[in-house]
Amino acid sequence: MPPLPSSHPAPTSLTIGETARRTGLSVHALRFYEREGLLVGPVERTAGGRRRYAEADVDWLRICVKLRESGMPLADLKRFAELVRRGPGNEAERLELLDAHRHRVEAQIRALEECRSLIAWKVGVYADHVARGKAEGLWDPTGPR
Amino acid sequence: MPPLPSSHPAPTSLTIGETARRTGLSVHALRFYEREGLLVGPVERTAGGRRRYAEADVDWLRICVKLRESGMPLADLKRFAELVRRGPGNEAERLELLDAHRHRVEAQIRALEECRSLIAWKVGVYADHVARGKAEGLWDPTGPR
DNA sequence: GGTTGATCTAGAGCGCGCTCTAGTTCCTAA
DNA sequence: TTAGGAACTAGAGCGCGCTCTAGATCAACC
Repeated sequence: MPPLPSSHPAPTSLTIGETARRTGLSVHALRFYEREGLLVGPVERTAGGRRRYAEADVDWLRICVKLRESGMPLADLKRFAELVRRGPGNEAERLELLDAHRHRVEAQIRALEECRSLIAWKVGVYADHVARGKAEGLWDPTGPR
Repeated sequence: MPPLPSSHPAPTSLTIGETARRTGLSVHALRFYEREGLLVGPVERTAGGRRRYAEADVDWLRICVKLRESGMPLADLKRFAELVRRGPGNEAERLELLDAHRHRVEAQIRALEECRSLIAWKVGVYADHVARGKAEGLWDPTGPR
């Protein structure tokens, strides 16, 4: 995937606050992810001990955010990070992990679409009743509630 | 054991275990939902104090399951149950609640589809590398990890 | 009557994914 | 030089949605 257009000209060294803003994660979450071993490499530090994130870290974090959004558990994200950290030679494993997740995402989409149909139908029923100003039938146990 | 479903000859009275089987919820969850006020009506009891669910309860619970699956929080489900319990006259409120949820579901579907694209792309990259038996480029920080 | 299994209540516990606190240190700007 | 904000660590806390436990009762069957 092409790198996302950045409004900033690649400073190559970001504070945790800037990284938070760019990834949408909180600074707390960033430190938490690091502690949990969810990052691929160790984060650089300044002489004073402050974290310095590289662009590559932001790229990885953005992928993490997407995977999390789609419901990948932190444990899987950690496994993936470990595989990447270990370097070449385990591409098949990474593939398997991602592909399994893709299947889960697709199942989730199908489930949501089904829910959407149910909701759309019920919304239609209510809209109808509201428009007609009458609600007869809404209490029929075999009908919509 | 009461007659099995399929050709619903109106059992009109299900144990909590049967209701669990029919809705996919656990018996624990069923009691929990009841305590939380997520049901529309009070559940009947036998002389001995056991719950007896009606078909209408199962219908409602199945709707609950769908709404939960699509991410509706229990608090909203409770609000909805309260509106239904109060009877006719608040259809507009019910409509609003459902419609808001529908919008959330649609946003969620769009987000998931975006994630799916990302994953599919990465799966493609890895499949390619695995197929070629080589992994050059995987460590380029500007490339896929 | 006795055994077995389903159900009952009240309430504690848990897994996940952060979020927040306390107390301290670092850095920048005036 | 000093004030203020941002960042640091370790660890506690939390919101959600169940899940499980303990100890008792109920119900069906041999």
